[in-house]
Amino acid sequence: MHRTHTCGELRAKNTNQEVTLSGWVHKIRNLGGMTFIDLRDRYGITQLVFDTESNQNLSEYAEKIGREFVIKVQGKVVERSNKNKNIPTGEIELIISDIDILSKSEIPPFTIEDDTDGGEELRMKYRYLDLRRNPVKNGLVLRHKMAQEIRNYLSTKDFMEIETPFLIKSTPEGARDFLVPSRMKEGHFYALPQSPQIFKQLLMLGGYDRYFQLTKCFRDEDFRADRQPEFTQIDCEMSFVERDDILNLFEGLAKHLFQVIKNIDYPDSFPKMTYHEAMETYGTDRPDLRFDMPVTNLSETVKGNNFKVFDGAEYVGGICAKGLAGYSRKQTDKLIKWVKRPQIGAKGLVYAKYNEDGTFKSAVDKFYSEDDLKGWAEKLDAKPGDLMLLMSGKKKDILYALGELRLEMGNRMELRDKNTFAPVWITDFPMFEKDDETGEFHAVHHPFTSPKDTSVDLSKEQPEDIIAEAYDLVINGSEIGGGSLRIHDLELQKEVFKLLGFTQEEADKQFGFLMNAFKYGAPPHGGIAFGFDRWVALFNGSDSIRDVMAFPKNNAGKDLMIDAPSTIDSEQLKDLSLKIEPKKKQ
RNA sequence: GGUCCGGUAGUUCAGCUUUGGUUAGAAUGCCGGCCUGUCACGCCGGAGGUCGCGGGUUCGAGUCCCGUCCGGACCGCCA
Repeated sequence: MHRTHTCGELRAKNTNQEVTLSGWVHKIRNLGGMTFIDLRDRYGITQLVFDTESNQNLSEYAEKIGREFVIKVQGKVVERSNKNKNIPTGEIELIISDIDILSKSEIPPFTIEDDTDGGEELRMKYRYLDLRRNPVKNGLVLRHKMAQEIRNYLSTKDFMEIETPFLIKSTPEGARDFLVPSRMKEGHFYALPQSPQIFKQLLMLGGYDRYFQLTKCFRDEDFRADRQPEFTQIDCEMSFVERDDILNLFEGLAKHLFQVIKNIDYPDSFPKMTYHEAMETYGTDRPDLRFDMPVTNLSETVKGNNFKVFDGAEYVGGICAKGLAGYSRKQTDKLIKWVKRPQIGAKGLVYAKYNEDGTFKSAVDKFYSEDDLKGWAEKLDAKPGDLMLLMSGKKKDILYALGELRLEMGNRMELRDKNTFAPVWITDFPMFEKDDETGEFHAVHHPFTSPKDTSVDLSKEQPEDIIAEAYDLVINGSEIGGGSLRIHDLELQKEVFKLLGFTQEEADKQFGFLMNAFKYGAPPHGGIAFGFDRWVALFNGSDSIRDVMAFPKNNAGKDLMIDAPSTIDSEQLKDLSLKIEPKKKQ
């Protein structure tokens, strides 16, 4: 007989029923005269009881069972004398009358517990064991629920889910492509999509005015905790819309997910902030708005006191850490060391304490009077008891460093609660960014992004001054999604390619099909793509998107379980007309 | 391409500049024994180590130095 119930199902109302359960042996507690076994499956844990005296044979058989054996048991549901309030099935247990070992198990290399003793590497290598643990399972359950809600929500808004190809053409812009050699055509390659960008635009040309897709994207770049070589995107595109139509609709999606997944209501619109404002105020284009602590420009305030570090700097900025005037010398020294790390790269940090009694104490008392420091405090909105932190140097570098310091202080002051969510739309990104080394321009978003002012004469403007109709959704300092209105005018698209350094021939070769399509009636369109893994990780309270992927890769792009990537044999290489020539080491 | 951190029982870690020195510890897991109400069961006993690998310094290296491999975090990169 097959199982009649799952391991998470039985309650007091099932008392006296004869049932059959199947699952994994989670834990064995042998008390001598009796043995308890926790039987586990995807749905929960049910306690089994063996009475040694009343059933000798069965108990001897049960002795052979070890952790993670797969067994099938029959027995009667009884109410427990000692109930366990910590688990849903804790009111009952199963008195076993028959047992079957379906599959044995070796001792697993780590414990299958919520709080496992296994390290990251080991759990990746034995991911199929890790998947049995609640934290991983819960992440995947959440992922499934969110995917379902996204599909439901967008479907009710007339979006169609349409698949686009994985074997496409390599393009020079953007991230490095993963390449797939073609066997049929020697020396030719497919590329895996970094995003379905061009296809979704062509779907708009095809008249499917509301499209979405939960799809894998591939980027051959180095990885991070929140970046994998393959990841899932919620890719969306709409026709006959303006920017705010898109923002409103997808704000609706975000609110729907907040509502059904996290049980949070957002009655107000999400705040909007321009890219410029975000950079000036938070030192980043993805500010964490769970706490305030803005970066303030103090260049005018602090100069002219013969303090060379400030006087000679392009920019001086500061933040105010509320209530931290009591920081010890040791603590401020630690902060200075922190900003000097190569990741931040600051030369130093000037602190000024606004003491509770209204006096000031700073690292630069030699140069600044109490009145001067009071002026700083006014600018920074510091009150007695607060700690002011200042840095100086090149504006770009200092804004970045202060932005990082702000996050670090937020961590130290425990202002970044995982159950609080602060969404914000960042808008008005620049179209182009200059490469410091080559002096060439590249698209900040992508080359199909429309300028905010579509009548702009690109040849007459400073490229870095042109604003794009591009936007990001940022939640808690994490870039959850980004999109733009697209160019749907052939001439404008040609201009942009030209500005990006494409010759006419190159543009035709790479994107000719798109520009050709624009000749046949292109609707105005735009869209957005969300990092699905990141969004799930955010809602799951995870720092890493690996926690919400069933089979993730490590930070070298390696799958530790299947040991990929791997070499291939010479026959395969021959088929593909490929030859491996090892890189020469310098 | 670069920076930083780590690699020591099955596992997670301590030990490493508090002195380089006889037999490398803990917890947990595992094995055996006892135990009839456990649910982190308890008690008693036991097994378990090429200190990632290679080289160097030294009378002597887990410990110091160099190289290398592996893992993690980050910078560059990620239209």
